[in-house]
Amino acid sequence: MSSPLTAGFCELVFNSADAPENVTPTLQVLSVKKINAPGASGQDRYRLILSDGKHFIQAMIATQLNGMVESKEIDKNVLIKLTGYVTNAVQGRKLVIILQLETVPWNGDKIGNPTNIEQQQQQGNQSSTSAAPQQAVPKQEVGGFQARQQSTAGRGGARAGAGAGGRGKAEVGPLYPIEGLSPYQNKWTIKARVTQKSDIKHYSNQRGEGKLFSVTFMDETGEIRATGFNEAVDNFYNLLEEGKVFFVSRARINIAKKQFSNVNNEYEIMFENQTEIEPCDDDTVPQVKYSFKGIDQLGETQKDELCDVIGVVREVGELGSVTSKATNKPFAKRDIQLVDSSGHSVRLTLWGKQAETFSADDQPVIAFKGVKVGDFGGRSLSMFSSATMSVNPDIPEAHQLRGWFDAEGRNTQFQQYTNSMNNASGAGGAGAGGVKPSELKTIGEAKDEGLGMSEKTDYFTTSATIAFVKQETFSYPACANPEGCNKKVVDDGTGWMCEKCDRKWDAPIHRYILSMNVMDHTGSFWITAFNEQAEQIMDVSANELMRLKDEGSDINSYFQKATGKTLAFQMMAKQDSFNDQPRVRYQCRKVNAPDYVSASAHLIALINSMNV
DNA sequence: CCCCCCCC
Repeated sequence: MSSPLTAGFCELVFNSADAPENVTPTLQVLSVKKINAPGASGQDRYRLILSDGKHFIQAMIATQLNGMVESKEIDKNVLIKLTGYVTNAVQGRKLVIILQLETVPWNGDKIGNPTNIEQQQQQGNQSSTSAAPQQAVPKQEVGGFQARQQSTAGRGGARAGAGAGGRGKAEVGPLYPIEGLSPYQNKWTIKARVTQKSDIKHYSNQRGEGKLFSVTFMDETGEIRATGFNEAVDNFYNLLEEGKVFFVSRARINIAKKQFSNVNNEYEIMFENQTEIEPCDDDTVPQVKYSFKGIDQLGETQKDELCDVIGVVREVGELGSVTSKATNKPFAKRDIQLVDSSGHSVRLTLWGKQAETFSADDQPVIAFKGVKVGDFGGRSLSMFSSATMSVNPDIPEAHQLRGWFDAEGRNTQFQQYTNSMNNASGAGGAGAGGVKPSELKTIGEAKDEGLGMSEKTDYFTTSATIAFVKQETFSYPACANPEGCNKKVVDDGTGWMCEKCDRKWDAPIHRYILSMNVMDHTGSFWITAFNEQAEQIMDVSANELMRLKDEGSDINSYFQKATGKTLAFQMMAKQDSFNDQPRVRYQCRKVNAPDYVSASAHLIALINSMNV
C-alpha cells in the first residue's frame, strides 16, 4: 500500500546538514495545541505534531496561518503539504516552522504508527543532540520558502540562497523569513524592506554616551525591528533607506522589548560589528500595508491607540518648539491639518527633525502609519518615532483623496474635533480614570457611580428614550458669521451684534439648546443637546423651527415627533453648581441609532452580576 | 547599550 505521506521527511530534517531543498512534504497532523506564549501582538501560537507515517516531529505554525487552525481546516489527522517552511535546532531539538501550506484531501484516518523522531535520534546519535547545540552551528535548513524566494527573486537573485554559497564573502546562511528568526539561530540572511527608519538618537547615561538608530524590516512573513549602536550607526545609517530592500545577515537576535515598539515580533535584531547589510533590487518584497481609519472615525478610537490615517494636508503650521516637562529638553514641533472625504479634519503633530524638515506646502496626500491618537481638542494625532509617513503614495486611497480634494474638498468646510459644546465628533478626552466614551451605562449606573461628580469630566453612552422635550426655550440667537462663530448675539434695535466678531447682522441664526428628559428602565435625567445633535433629534433646524414659531405655526408636532425616540446618547457628565449647590450637568455630545447588540450585552452582564 | 515620544 502506498502512503500519501512523504516518508523519511522527519529523518531528513533531523539528520541532514544540507537543506532539504525543493522538498514540499505531505504530512499528517497528529495534534494541534495552542501554546502559552502568545506572539508579540497577543496573537495565539499553535504547535503541531506532524507525522511522515514513520516518525513524528514538532512544528510551529506561522501566525498568519492561525485562521486555518481556528477554522479547523488544520486539525487532527488532516493531511497538509508544506509549501513554505524552515527548520530550527532549538536546544538540540528540531522544530519545523510552517510558513505556507496546502491541505490535502484525506479520509481522516491516522496513517501508520509513527514514533518520536527525537527519541530515535537520541538513542542512535548522541553527539548531534547533546553536545552544546547552541554553540555548534545549529542545523538550519530552509525548505519551500527558499525555493520560492529564489524563483521570485528576479534580478535580486544575485544573492542566491544557501545552496549557492553566499555573496562571495563568508557563508552567511540560508535566506530566512522574518517569521522564522529566533535567538537560537546565528546563521541566517533575511531579505526585507525597510519600512521605517528613525533619526539618530544620542544618549548619555551612567554607562557613558552613545548614539543609536533603529529600523523596521518587513518581508512577506512579518516584520522585525532592528537597532544599531555607535559604530553600527556609522556603518549602516546611511545605507539603510526607507522603502528599499536589503539582505541582512550576521546580526544578533534578541528578545524584543515590546513595551517600546509596536512592531509585531517577539524578537528584534541588533546590528553588530560583523553584521552584513547589502542592498537588493528585488521589488517582490511587500510594501507597507495600511489599515486606514477615516478621520471621522477617530472619535471611536481610544486615546493613545496607534492607527493609520491618510489625508490631504490642508494646512501646514509654523515650526515651533516646546520644552518637555519630563526631560526639560526642547523639541521642534509642527502641527499640520489633515482632512479627508468624510468632511472631518484633525490636527497632526510632527516632532523633531520631521517637524523641521517638513516642507510640503502643496497640499499633498500623506499616508501615516502608526500615529498616536491623542485627546487634545477632542481628537488629535501625534507622530510616534515608530510612525511613518509617505507623501503622495501610489496607492488607491491616495489617488481617490487627491481626486476628491481637487474636485470638491478644496472648497469644503470641515468638521473639526473640538472639546466645545457644538461638536458632533463624539469621544473627547476620557481623561485618566474617566469613563470611556464608548462605555455603556444605564442612567441608574451613571447616577450611582457619581459620574460627573468629581473634578474630571466623565464620558459614557446610554441607551434611553426621550420622555419630554422642553418647548419654551429650545434655541438661542447665534452669530450669523458663515465662518462659524456660533456666539450668542443680542438685538440692540439696529441689528444683532456679535461681540466676538465685532459685526452686526440683520438676522441671527438660531441654534439649539435643547433640554430633554430621557429615561431607561433604571431612571431618568435631564440632558442638554446642542445644535448638531438636537437637529438630528428634531429633524428640523432650530432656525426653521423658530421661523415657523414666529409665523404662528403650531410647532408642537415637532416636539411630539421627537418624544418617544430611543437613541444611543454619547454623554458628557460634568460638575456644575446651581444656586451654590453642586450638581451634575449631562450634555449630549452625539446621538446614534441605538446599538441593540451592545446594549443587550451590557444588560446581560448586569443580570449576570446580580448573581441570583 | 535606547526606550524620551513631548506642548497647548
